[in-house]
Amino acid sequence: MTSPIPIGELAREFGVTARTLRFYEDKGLLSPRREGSNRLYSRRDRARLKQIILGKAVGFSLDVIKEMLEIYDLKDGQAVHLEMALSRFAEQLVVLRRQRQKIDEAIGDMTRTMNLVAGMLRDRQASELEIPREAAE
Amino acid sequence: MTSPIPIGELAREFGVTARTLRFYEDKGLLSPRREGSNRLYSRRDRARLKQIILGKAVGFSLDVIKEMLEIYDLKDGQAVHLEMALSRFAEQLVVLRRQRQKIDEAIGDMTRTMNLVAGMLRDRQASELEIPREAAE
DNA sequence: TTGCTCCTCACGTCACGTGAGGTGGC
DNA sequence: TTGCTCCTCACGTCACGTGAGGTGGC
Repeated sequence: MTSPIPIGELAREFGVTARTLRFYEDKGLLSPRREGSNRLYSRRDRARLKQIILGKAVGFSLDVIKEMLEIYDLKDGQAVHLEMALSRFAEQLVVLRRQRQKIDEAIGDMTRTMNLVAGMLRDRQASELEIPREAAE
Repeated sequence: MTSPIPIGELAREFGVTARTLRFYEDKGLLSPRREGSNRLYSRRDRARLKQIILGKAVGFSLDVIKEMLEIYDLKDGQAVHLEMALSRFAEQLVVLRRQRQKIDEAIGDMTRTMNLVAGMLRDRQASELEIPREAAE
């Protein structure tokens, strides 16, 4: 129906830039039809893009996303492929948890530092109140 | 005392590569002494490196880390500087929380996908048990 | 001579951003 | 003619990685 859409539209729909879509094409992740020089993206292209974006969201590189898409394309009936994907996901899950851990540490560091600085500010204000200095430096 | 140390030692101590230290120097974040052509890092350099690494850990770019170090160097007595830093930290804290949120979503996506794939595998095995097919494709 | 650490270019990588200059159809 | 969307180079960015080729002192 409304299927083949131009690059700008697809970009808007997914919140990416046209450059990004062309870049993915360059990397072999997408291969839209051409109408003259203009690109037209089918439903299949959109499905792939969705996968790509999800893959990126969970921290895969474009290279491994490409591999996974290719496995998907092999009419992935084979259980071997599913198991491969599953173990890869498991690995990535570990990575994600580690990242989460680091972010938590960073948040901890940050709040500690902020308390420290806030304390310095308070001290300063206190001493300004106690010992009003001359204006000149 | 054991103060000025060569690049390899400092790198090992902080878990970075020598290239990284040279890169930071290039960017104006570090400026070790030279002994001939060799670099020697003082206690001050180490203190700075510690700040740099903490800054990176909480998600600042090298450019803003540099700014912050420079402010630090201005014998940062001024409350204005502290307040600037504080508001910058507050902003970054928001960024960190958002990142944390995204990671959590990613973990959610990942586990959902894994359950899905695991389910597919189970179905496959079940149907293999029920309807033993001929060996030939 | 071999082995280790250090050095300086300088190109490569990853995932795009950002112009520059040009085209096509309302 | 103006405005919009599309196109193709091609260099820039960020934070380094990775050789290539050479030096200095045990």
